[in-house]
Amino acid sequence: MSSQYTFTGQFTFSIDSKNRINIPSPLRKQFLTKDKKTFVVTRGIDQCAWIYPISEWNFIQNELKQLSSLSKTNRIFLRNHLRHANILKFDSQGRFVLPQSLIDYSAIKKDVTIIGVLNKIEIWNPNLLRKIDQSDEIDDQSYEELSERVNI
Amino acid sequence: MSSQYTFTGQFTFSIDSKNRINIPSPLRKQFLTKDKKTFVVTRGIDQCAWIYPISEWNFIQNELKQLSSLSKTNRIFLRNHLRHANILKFDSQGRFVLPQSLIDYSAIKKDVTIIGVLNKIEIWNPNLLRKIDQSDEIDDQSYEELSERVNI
DNA sequence: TAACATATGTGGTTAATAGTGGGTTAATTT
DNA sequence: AAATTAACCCACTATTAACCACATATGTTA
Repeated sequence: MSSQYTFTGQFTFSIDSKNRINIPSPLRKQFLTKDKKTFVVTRGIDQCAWIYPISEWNFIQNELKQLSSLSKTNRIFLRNHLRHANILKFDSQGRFVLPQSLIDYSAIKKDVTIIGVLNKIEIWNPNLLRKIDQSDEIDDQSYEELSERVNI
Repeated sequence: MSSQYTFTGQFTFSIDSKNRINIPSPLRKQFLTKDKKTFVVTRGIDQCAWIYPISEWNFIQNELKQLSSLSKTNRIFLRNHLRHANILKFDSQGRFVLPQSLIDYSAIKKDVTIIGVLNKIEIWNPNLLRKIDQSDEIDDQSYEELSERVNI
């Protein structure tokens, strides 16, 4: 079964003195009641934090459960993916505290840019995102490859 | 039936003068009442200690019974896995004493890093984990193979 | 268009919890 | 019997999470 979430849009908020970040209301409203305001924050593959609603994360986790720890590659992969994953809830005001390790990893200072990317939400240092934006142009070859798999 | 546990996250605590280690509360809270705070600590395949809730361990034991002792690899694996397994409970403060043999095996001094890896919890010497972290990069070939099995 | 009501982003305070340290008694072991 | 280990209890401190408050923005109704 594919994702039930379709996050989109971009927002720039600030992180407060207690490391709390507000989830933009348009994104927060999408949260299904079954998920009970619960989600997972973890390291993104790029230098940002990823947020998955808990049901989305459970889907990923079930895939990971298939991997045997007898394989060294599997062990490394599992460890590095799971240890940065924090299960959190947002508070009555719609905020959550971003763990220090993820603040460090994504080099977040005062402002954060929050963007919706289908089944996940990304948290960025605005400056980093801008830099990536300029350098990470997708070349034509890659677009060709993509076109064989995705029809937009 | 697959695992009922989904441990995640990373925590750095200290081991006290009585060799007690605190199980981080987010992980401890996951323990099912049927397991009655009981778990098994044993040698990890890497240089760390592994903790399985008792019901998980029973499940694993059944898997191990499938392995024939005619194979030398199997014999060695079974021996090393079973002889270092200690059945323990955590106390009313949520701590347990790590057996000396495992402290030695994982080269634990003052601080320990505790990480959740789905159905088990790993106890590391922080320095060793950091070293492993850097040296055990997964090569592209392995990632390719993984991608055929896991879809994240 | 003005007045009102609602929602949203942000800030601070208090109460509960978590991690850590140590001590006392009971149970084993030597 | 002495010594070591394990279970249990109490206590301190720092961090965290629940709570309350408010101002700005947004939307609605008269």
